[in-house]
Amino acid sequence: MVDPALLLEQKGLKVTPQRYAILRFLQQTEDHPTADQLVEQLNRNLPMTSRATVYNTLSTLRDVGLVREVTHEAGVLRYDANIEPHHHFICRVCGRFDDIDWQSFQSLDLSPIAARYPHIENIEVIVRGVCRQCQATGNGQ
Amino acid sequence: MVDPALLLEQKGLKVTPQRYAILRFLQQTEDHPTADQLVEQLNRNLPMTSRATVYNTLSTLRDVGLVREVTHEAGVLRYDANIEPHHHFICRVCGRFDDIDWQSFQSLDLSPIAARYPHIENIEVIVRGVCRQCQATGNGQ
DNA sequence: TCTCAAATTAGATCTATTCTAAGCTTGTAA
DNA sequence: TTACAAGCTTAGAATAGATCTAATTTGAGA
Ligand SMILES: [Mn+2]
Ligand SMILES: [Mn+2]
Ligand SMILES: [Zn+2]
Ligand SMILES: [Zn+2]
Repeated sequence: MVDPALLLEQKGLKVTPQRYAILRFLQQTEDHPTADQLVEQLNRNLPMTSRATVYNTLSTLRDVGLVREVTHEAGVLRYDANIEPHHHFICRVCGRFDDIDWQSFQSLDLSPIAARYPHIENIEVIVRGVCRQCQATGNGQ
Repeated sequence: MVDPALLLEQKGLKVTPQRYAILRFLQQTEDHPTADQLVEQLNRNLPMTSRATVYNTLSTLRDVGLVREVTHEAGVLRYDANIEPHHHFICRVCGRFDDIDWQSFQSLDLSPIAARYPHIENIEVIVRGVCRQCQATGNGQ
């Protein structure tokens, strides 16, 4: 876990309480929260961050590459402080949204599309299914 | 190209001019249009389909499995009548959104995640980069 | 401490999508 | 042919996430 203040400084951004809290929250969560979930969770105890600032800050952090936007569900924009290449699993039943290590799909071979797409910048595998918990409880089968 | 009317009947849906036109358009396009693009293109010559009907019909077709929603860009929901498993390429510069054959990533091996996710329903690889045209013209480098 | 560009804010606005309630079409049966 | 019901289409209203605006506050450097 890198100090959020350090990361912000490295990008030439002022370290404000709001930015610090938003980046730290994203670093610490296993989840991929939406802007609205961030507003709610950050202000749960001590309200100090407006909705506008959450949106502004997320855009700023995205622009400098400290977070990425993840958009694999209709109308839902999620944020991810894991900026290393990795993949995702999405549960059809509960919406659970997990990271999958890059290593897991090392086997993925790009040579079949290299001629058609010589300028690839990023690859991501989306795995959809039912998570262990939802399968155990049998909801939504 | 399967007759849209036949597909609609098979799913127990009434064949209306609007449904026929929407499904046929999606079958014939190489693109992955949004609801709004569909409204605009379907009504370009002969206006006969309201915005509400386009949204209703897309939801209906999605529910019966004749089209799928594709959501890999912030705030943009696209529709795809190619319901066979396949992958996608998205151009960062022009937004071009191509199909990539399932065959292209045959090499993809799921065994590393099989223990953690025993109930996988769908897999998709998203490839992002710059398409040949955008690279040639040098826009947005 | 003072200054001022940058950051934050509440609330207005925008926009894609969904909802509502009325009208239309089609198939069926009297 | 007429009556009815079910399903489809429609315009416009409502909703909600995101963005914009303009005023206020903050904080890093002089
Ligand atoms: Mn992630
Ligand atoms: Mn496709
Ligand atoms: Zn689940
Ligand atoms: Zn392009």
